[in-house]
Amino acid sequence: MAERKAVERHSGVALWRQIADGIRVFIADGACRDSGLLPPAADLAERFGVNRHTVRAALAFLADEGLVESIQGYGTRVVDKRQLTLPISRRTRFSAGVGDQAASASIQLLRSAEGPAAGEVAALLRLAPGEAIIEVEEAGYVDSRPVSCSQHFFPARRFAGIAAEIVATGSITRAFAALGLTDYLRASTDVSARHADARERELMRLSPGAIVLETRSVNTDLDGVPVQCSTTRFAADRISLRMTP
Amino acid sequence: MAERKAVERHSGVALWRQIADGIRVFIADGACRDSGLLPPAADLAERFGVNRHTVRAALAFLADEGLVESIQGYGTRVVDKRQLTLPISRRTRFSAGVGDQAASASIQLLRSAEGPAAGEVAALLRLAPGEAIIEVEEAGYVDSRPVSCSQHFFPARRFAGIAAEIVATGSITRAFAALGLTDYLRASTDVSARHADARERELMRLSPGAIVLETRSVNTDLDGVPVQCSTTRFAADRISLRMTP
DNA sequence: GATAGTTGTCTAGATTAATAGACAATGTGC
DNA sequence: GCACATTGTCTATTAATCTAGACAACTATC
Repeated sequence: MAERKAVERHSGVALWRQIADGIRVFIADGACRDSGLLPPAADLAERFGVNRHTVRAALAFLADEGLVESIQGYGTRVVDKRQLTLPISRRTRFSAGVGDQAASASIQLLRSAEGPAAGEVAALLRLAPGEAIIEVEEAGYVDSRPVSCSQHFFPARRFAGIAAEIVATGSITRAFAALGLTDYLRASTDVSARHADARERELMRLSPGAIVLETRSVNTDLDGVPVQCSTTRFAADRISLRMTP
Repeated sequence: MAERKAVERHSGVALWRQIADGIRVFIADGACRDSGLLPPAADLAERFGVNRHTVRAALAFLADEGLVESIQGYGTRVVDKRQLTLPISRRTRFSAGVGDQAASASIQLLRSAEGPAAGEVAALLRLAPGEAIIEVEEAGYVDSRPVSCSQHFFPARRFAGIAAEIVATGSITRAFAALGLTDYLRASTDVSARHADARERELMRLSPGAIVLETRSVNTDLDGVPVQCSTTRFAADRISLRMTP
C-alpha cells in the first residue's frame, strides 16, 4: 500500500498543506499509536512523492498547531490531543456535554441585539413576523481554547433580559432557569460542514481551509413551544458530535 | 460591513481557492437569492482585496464544479444546486432518506471481505475477538452523482452471504430482510468533519481541500443486539444531516 | 445605434511555492 | 567514544501564483 501521489498539484491547495491535512487524518486513524512517532520526514516525502522540504513545511505547520513536536536527532512525536465529543440528544447542554473531558468549559457573550423576527427565524420560533426577538452571539471555550461560536435567537417577550442573565450566569441553561424555564428539550439538529469564513477563523483562531461543523437547532419547552433557535459552528479539528436518540 | 482581508496569504491555500470557498458560503447564506447573480468580478476583487484575475480563477473553479455560470457581457449566475438533507433518526435508511429530494438513489458495492473481528469493531458489535465478521465497502449515488462512501461490518455467523444480497437487492435494508432481519434501529451516530483523503477524493470526485462529513454508527435489531457498525463519509458540499430524536 | 457595464483574453513582471543538494546539530544504541 | 539515523539550516534553481494594464467581445438599456 505504498506510493502514489496522494497529493495533487495546481489544485489551489499548497502541497505542504495537503500533506499536513493527510498527516492529520493519518494520526486520527491511529496509525502510529504504538511508538507515538511519525515516520521520518524522508519516508513521508517518499510516500507523498514530494521533496523533504515540503514535508518539513507540513510538519512545521502541524507543530505550530500543537499537534506534533519535532525533536532534532530523534523524530517527530505526536502530541496527544484528543478531539472532544459533544453529546447531542434531547437534553443537549454545552457545559454538561463537555463534562469530565476537560477541566473547564465556558461561554463568552460577544454581542446581543433586539429586533423584529423575520423569515426563517420567525418560522422556527413560531412567531408572527415583526414580533420581537433577542439575538445573542457567543463563543464557547474549553480549557481556555475556543471551540465554537454561536448565534442564538430567543422570543423577546418571554425572555426579556436574557443577554444580561447569560453574562451573569455564564450559561444559557442557567439564564433560562433565572427567567423561570427550568427545563427544555432539543427538537431537531441539522448538521453540515463547510470551510470557515473570515469571522469564524478569527474567533476560533483557525487558518484558511479549516473546517467548521455547523449545527442549526431548535429547543422547546416541555410543552413543545419553541424557546430558542441557534446556529453553532464548531472547530471540526477540536470537536465531534455524538447523536443519541 | 465591507472590506478587507477575508483572505490570508502564506496560508497554504491559494487566494483564488479561499475566495471560491468564501463565495460558496456567500451563496449558501442566500446573499444573492433575489437576482440570482453574483456581484461583478471587479466588485468581488475589491471586496476580497485581490486582483480581478484572482477572482476570475475562483469563479472558473466554481463554474467547473457547476455551482455558477459566467455569461459574457451579462454576469455570473448562481445555478440552483440545493444540498440534500439526509434524516438521521432511530430508523435511518439511505434510499428512503433521500426520498423525493432526488429522482434516484442507489449504492454500489466496491469490495467485500471476511475476517476475524478485532479492536473497536469487535467491541461495537459485541463479538469476542476472533469471531468472523464481513466487511463491505460501498459507494452511495444520488441521481448518478457520488455523495458518500461507506465501510460496513456485519457479524458473519448471522449474516452469511450478505455481500451477495447487497449486490442483488442494491440495498442494505433489503439485504437484511432477505436474511431474515426485517427491522433494525440506529443506536448511536458520531459525526465529525475533516479533509477528504486521496481515496475519498477519487471515489466521490472531490478536489484537494474538500470536506467529508464522517459518521460512525451502530445499528441493532429490535432486541438491542448489534447487527452492523459502519463508517460513512459524505461529500459535505452535497449532503447535510438532520438529526431528529 | 450609442453607451455603459460586464466577462474574456492576452502580455509582462513580481512574488511565492517546490525541488535539489550539501552539511551542521542532536539524540539513540553499540 | 563512535557510527548512525534523524531533524535543522543554508543556498540556488525552477515552477506556479498573483498583480497590473490594455483591450476585445458581448449584453442590456436607452
